[in-house]
Amino acid sequence: MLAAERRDHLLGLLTREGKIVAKDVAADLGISEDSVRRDLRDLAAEGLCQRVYGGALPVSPAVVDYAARQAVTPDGKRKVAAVAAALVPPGGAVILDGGTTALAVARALPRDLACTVITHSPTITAALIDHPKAELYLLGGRIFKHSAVACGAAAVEAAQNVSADLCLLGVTGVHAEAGLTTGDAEEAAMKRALAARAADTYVLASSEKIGTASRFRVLPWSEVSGLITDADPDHETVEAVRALGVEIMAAGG
Amino acid sequence: MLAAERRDHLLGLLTREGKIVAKDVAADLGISEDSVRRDLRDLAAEGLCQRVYGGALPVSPAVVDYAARQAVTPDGKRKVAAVAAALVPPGGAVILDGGTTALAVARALPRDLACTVITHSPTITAALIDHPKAELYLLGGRIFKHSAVACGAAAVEAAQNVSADLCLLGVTGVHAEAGLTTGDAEEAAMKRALAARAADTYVLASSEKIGTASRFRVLPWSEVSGLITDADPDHETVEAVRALGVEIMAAGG
DNA sequence: ACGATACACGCAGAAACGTGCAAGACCAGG
DNA sequence: CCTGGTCTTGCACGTTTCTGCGTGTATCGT
Repeated sequence: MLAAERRDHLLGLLTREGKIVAKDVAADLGISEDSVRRDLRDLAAEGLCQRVYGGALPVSPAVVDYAARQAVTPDGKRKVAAVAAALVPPGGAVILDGGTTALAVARALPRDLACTVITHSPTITAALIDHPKAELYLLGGRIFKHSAVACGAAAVEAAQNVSADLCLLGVTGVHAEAGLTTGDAEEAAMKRALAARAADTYVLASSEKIGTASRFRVLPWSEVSGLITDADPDHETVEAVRALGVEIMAAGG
Repeated sequence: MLAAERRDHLLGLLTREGKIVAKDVAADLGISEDSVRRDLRDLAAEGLCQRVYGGALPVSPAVVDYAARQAVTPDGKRKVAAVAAALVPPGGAVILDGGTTALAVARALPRDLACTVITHSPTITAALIDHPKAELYLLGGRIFKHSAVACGAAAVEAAQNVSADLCLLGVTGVHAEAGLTTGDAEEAAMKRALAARAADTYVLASSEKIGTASRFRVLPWSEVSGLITDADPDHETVEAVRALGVEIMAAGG
């Protein structure tokens, strides 16, 4: 049995039965209680369960099913997403970019959070259809298949008609000198248009993006309020970006 | 065994069993674990699987049950969808409504068919992202959650900027006197706007819709070119509709 | 307060990992 | 048919990660 699989199993148990007894699970799976405890400790550290004496409980009854769903997204992205989701104020409006990290943010939005999500990603829209309180606004246009988002003139134009408190932007490269970059010019323009419609722009960058640059510039650092990353806060690039006046939000790297 | 073949095998395993254990696969195929790991690394780099210690997991649980979900598409809808998909001419543009039947149409589009699909449904867009040759155009707007499509003024306005050869419309009720109906006024207006932008409008109606009517009128029969249904061609309503000059396309009921 | 249970920590063996390297397969051009 | 180049594959190596056990500590129920 794979370690990751075991973690999923634990989250599954949590949603189905509402609790986990370390001893029982260890006996069921034929592994040591230590392993179960270790897993539970990790999950608790990520906010996916609440550790109690003898086992674990769901962190809150409402979040159980989304926790299970997001269990498969890579660790780094999930951590970044959790921090980003916490930035969305109740009743506020957030512009959410496309990409897997942004998708993780969508999944990390608390089920009891009433907010408006504006996005050009059909994938993210689909993921939030089930969200009980989120109001969704989809920016249409020609779909750029590589990243599964709406791009082009029509999409940029649609973006001009919205405003938000916050823009959460995913990028391909995060580099001190090059700024934020991505691999497609249309996409870069779209991201720029989105960022321009929000009071604050925060960048989602799991650690593998740090220190890399792609062909097309999205934004200079002056336009960015903060960087959310699970990379080491002492990383050269992170330090440099901080020196440029960008708030660094560490996601427990 | 060819490398590409091996990759397919891995992806197959992933969807069938939901996980891959590198060691087991290596033993099964009689190759080294290194090769398996290399393949998994490549697949992960392409976003086709998620690498975990000991093997790999599907990128998202949704991928696993995708096949299962598709299998549960009721027979009727699938037949209707197949007939509808065959109406899309190579190189042509089709406006695709939202709803489960339309989703089935999207899935039924041949992979080698180059066409433009215009839709206000993020779900359908997401389903067609993988389609190798389909050009996608998404109509944005406020998302009406009940049916997961963009509705409202912005969406209708966006629809004014497109034209297509064909509009495939899903409805809730198909009735000889009441015409085509659905349960929400905004949605009805949106469907009307879509139908107005296409040269021909065909209605997708699996048999359970025939003879029923909902609260809001979408279109009168005069605006409809054809009705695609798996219902009995001798059904009273079908006969009546045919008498109104609407082409009936039987989907092998 | 006390025994029982659960816990965290450290350790060591085992398993899985990435990388560099060399042998072989494959392909294209002469 | 040969030759040079590229790509793939398996192996060896050092490294990282996981797992189970022992130990001592904290927490629970009585």
